Amino acid sequence: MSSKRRDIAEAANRVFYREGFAAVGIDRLVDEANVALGTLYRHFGDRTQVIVAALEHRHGEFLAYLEERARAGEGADCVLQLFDALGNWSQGRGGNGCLFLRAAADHPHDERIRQAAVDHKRRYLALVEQRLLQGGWRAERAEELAPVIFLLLEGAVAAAFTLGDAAAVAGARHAAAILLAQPGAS
Amino acid sequence: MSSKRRDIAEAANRVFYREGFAAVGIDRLVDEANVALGTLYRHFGDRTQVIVAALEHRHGEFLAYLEERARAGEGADCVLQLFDALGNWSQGRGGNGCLFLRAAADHPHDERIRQAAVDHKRRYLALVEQRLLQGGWRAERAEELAPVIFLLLEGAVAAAFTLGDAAAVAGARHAAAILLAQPGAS
DNA sequence: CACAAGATAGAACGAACGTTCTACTTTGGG
DNA sequence: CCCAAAGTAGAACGTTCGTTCTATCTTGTG
Repeated sequence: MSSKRRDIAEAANRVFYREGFAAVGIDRLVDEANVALGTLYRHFGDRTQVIVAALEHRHGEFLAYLEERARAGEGADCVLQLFDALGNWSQGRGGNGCLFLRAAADHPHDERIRQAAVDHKRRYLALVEQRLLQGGWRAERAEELAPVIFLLLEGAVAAAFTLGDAAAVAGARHAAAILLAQPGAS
Repeated sequence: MSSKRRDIAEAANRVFYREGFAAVGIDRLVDEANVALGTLYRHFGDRTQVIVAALEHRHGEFLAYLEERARAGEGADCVLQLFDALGNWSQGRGGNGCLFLRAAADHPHDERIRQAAVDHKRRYLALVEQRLLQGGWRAERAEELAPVIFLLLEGAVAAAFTLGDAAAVAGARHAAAILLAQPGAS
């Protein structure tokens, strides 16, 4: 019955995202996960490992969401659906920015956390590139375009967070549509 | 002789940026600013006010840098020089992302910090819009374009931080050039 | 049933940290 | 020169927090 581990990771993901890493202590996680303190320390050696587990939980959640919602489509639609999916994801979730960015920013010296964040971003970028390939772009061109699309997705989340600008994702999507329509496309 | 206040704000900006808010305590700031603990508490009521002062210090520093480096130019150059300036700024500074974003992410409940971050971003966005006007864009069009350019700037910083991608700013600049060359420009 | 492994509640501890306080020294303007 | 304001060094306090430990209870399996 290792559902406890999942309970803790899920609660950590949820509470850390809502309230930030600094503001949430171990006992708070224990309460939120309906778990005993000893149980948490049985599954995770220390606080950092709980944070990493929260990030891994979110990683799975987020990429599964994107892959499910942005599946079909042809040409540029393959890519633009990522923006729609991101918009839906952010909506209803408070729009508190990117948890991976926040975790890395909060613990600049912690190698485990930084690694989890970098791994996530790499796979996120790989997903973008995959969609470009699926949309018919040449491999060489997809490799060029993916970082720029990625950058628009990241910028949209950041702008939505700091400025509370809910239209940021739409703006990013529009910009992406223009860039994808450039000559040298397919 | 209120240079002490400035010393503290400068040291806080520098150390917070390099090591993160959670990892830097009051005594560390006192050491780094070459100031006594009592002096810090004479100038700032509590830790939060030191953080706000660090953000205000950075705000002045950063916007002055951008305004100085991206002054001349015509048309799209007015705007693209912001990307060059941002690239130079990030370079040599460790590329640890946006301090305002990090501060807001770290203290989601602290109204003073969030306000300082929002104020900064608004004035940053206003600078972008001003450069578009200077570059010859119609007011209406500038208001449309500014958030997208802003989003590219923000995304570049975020991508450079999480992925360590030093080419992110160049990619963002290139994307901006394409967007600015779209019909309906001036 | 029995037993081992996991879960629980909560006490306990040690370290870190923000903040206050005290006593002493420096400094600059009237 | 004098004095008030600012700075210094460092002790001290109270709190918070991560982590460990103990004792008791559940639970699934042979």
